[in-house]
Amino acid sequence: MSISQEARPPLPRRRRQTGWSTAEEIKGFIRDEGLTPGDPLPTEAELGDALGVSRSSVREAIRTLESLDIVKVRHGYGTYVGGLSLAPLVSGLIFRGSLNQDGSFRTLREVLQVRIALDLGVADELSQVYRGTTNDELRELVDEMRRRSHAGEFFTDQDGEFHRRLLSPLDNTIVRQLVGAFWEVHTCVVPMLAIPTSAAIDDTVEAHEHMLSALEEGDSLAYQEAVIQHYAPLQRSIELAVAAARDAAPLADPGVVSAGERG
Amino acid sequence: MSISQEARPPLPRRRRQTGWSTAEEIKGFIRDEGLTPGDPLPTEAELGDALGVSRSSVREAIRTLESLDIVKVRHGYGTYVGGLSLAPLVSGLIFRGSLNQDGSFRTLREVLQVRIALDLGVADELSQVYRGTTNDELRELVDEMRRRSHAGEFFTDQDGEFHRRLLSPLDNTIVRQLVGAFWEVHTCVVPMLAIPTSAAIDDTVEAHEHMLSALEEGDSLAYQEAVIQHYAPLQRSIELAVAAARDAAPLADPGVVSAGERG
DNA sequence: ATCAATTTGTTCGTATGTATT
DNA sequence: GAATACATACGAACAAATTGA
Repeated sequence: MSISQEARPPLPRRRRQTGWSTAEEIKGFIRDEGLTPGDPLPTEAELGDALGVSRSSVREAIRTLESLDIVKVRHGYGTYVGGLSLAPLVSGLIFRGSLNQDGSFRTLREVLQVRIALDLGVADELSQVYRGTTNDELRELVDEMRRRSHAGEFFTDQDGEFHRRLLSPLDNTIVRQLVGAFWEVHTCVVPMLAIPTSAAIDDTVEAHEHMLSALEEGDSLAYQEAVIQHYAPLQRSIELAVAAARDAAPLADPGVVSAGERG
Repeated sequence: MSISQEARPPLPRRRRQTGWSTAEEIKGFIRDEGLTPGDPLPTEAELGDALGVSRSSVREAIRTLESLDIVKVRHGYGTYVGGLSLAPLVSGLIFRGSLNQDGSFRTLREVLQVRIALDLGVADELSQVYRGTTNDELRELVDEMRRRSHAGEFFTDQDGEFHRRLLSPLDNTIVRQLVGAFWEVHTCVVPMLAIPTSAAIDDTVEAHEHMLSALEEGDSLAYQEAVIQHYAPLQRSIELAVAAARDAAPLADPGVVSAGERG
């Protein structure tokens, strides 16, 4: 496999401004060849030859693109075009939430607000799509959540699957991925919260039922109310946790330490 | 500068599963040391010694973290904790939009829907904050936009500054950064659209005025209407462009080609 | 303004682990 | 199991950029 049909001239080894542009050139290659997720890329060595840079540089560029989910590397086999997902957003936000203790609460609160805004923002479109339909699979998920809730078990998987399926009719890929990304950040950070009461859990489960029913009736407003209701228990938990953290350590600000300089 | 006071034992050079974990260890270092954006990191060589990996591996890890805006590298000087921004989201979405022609329209349409949802989602909070205030700087920005609009000039900078300042009172960092990120993607992709009519431009400018006035009156609903009005001209342009693209190339779907195999 | 020191950027060669055939 | 193709990792050397004396 070669990068272009006629082997390019050896490329005068421009030793200038390589690093940044190598990743950019690989992106350009993907764009120019019209590759789509899953398509194979040339090997690192071929890429290096074609671009006129060493394998090390190619590797660093590939690392960059890999963390952006623009390429995907299969160890010992090859490199492929990645899924172009919002994975980098997730890892970045999770890292930010893990930076300091009250940062978790802050991140959680902010993520929650975004989730609510997005869920409300697609209310009209969703209620149009679902109007007059019946959705056994979604309702089964709610039933399973209800069952597990009564049995005192977790139902994270069912919750994620419910939200994913609920938005699946949307032809807005970014909204779907964004909601999924924030759901993921959410579930990664939420365990630091106090255990919710069983009443709060029940409310959450029933809110799912209400969301689904409202959509099947094509009632956008009722759906929006159900969304608010769905997030209400979590919102209360967060407010409690924030208040508790404030009470426990009111003077916990260490100030700025050694910022910005270097010897 | 050393990673920890007492130099760690040489670390048995585990030659296994390095790559991925090196970036993770550097993140852990940042977290454990309580570093904040702008703080200096040890040099690549020191990092390699402390982590027991080669400098090449450290560099690849740093490239990963750099693309996530977790670290920032200054050539010839040092490595620092990055801004933890949503820059990777921006570059990823722009690349996605650049992949194919109608992908631009699709991306633009989806980004627009997210922007609307987010702007509407913070209506209540914003109108509470702005209620009863006067904001000369924001109004001056609108005036400048109006002036440039009449002079037939662009006012991208003023538009971005207006939205940035408008949301600045929000204590939700993620929403602010998210809105900023999508504004950026938006302005990068929008030039592929047809030139809007001067009437549409005027409408957009006046919508800014309405948004500001509604907030100063604390009228969340009026603000939401102004937001809709603000995006309406763009939404029409996009629908036109999508329709035009459909008419021009109704059979432009090449289907799935060579997805996933290699050989 | 020049020079030296420090640090990142780039390259090459080589050895090793891993997945596919 | 063997062969092949490929990614992973290391280390040393040199280039380029930045800072400060």
